Amino acid sequence: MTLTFEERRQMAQDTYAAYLAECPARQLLDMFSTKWTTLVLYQLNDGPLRHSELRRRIPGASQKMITETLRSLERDGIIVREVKQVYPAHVEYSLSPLGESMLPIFSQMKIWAEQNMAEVERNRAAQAGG
Amino acid sequence: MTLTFEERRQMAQDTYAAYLAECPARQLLDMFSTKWTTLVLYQLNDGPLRHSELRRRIPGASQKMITETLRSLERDGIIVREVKQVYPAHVEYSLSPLGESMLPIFSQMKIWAEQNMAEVERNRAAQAGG
DNA sequence: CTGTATCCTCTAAGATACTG
DNA sequence: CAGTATCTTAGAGGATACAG
Repeated sequence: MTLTFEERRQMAQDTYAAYLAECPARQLLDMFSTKWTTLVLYQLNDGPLRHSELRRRIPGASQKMITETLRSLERDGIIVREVKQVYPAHVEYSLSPLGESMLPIFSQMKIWAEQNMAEVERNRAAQAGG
Repeated sequence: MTLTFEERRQMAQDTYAAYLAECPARQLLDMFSTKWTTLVLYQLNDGPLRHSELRRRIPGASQKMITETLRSLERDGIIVREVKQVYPAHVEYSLSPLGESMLPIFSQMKIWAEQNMAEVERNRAAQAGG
């Protein structure tokens, strides 16, 4: 039987999607690409923080997103959730060793961004102007 | 006048959104977070490529997304678009120096991913199992 | 305080058709 | 070959109310 170009392309897509799903770098990108992951990790870099403190430090995030981000990072073993049995009881989140091993990636991205995003901005502006 | 907590939080969100919009690292993350940016850059790392060649190498991407990604990267000055005036005429895309300066970030992410994503996977699986 | 649950919106991305 | 235009869809994220 004959397949149309689009049918063949669809098959390629499916195969490729499966391949992508297994690509470690792609998975890492997916972790980063959720809006609040990096901000939460960045805050936890300073030390353990409570849910409420995270909300205060990341006022742009809704409670839902804080919770979802924390759950996701916890599932991945990037952060550790610990219930402090003091009065009043509270919950603390901190980086796991695995989480700490990600920090150099952030610094490198930060450095590149600080050195080069201005040029990117200029390029964008230049396009807009003419 | 008195503001409710949510009103104050909304103001904080707006302020924070403005702050975030100016954060270079956040802008870089936004560039990476579109689905195809890194894949296109990764392909161009090997040398200049034509539109059709990019489609072949990234079969998961629709033509629209290839075009949009290329336009976006071109606007930012990350890649260069060049019309080759030979017969038959075609278009070539290549990394600019600015684009090449991003490559170390990719390698570092790739290395971390290859070394650690398996553990992340195990952590996820452990949660699912019990 | 630390969350869950629900509903809603908005946008990235896909499907499809068409053009120089 | 190298695109543009339009319609549709899936899912991330926000608003809000409620619960242990």
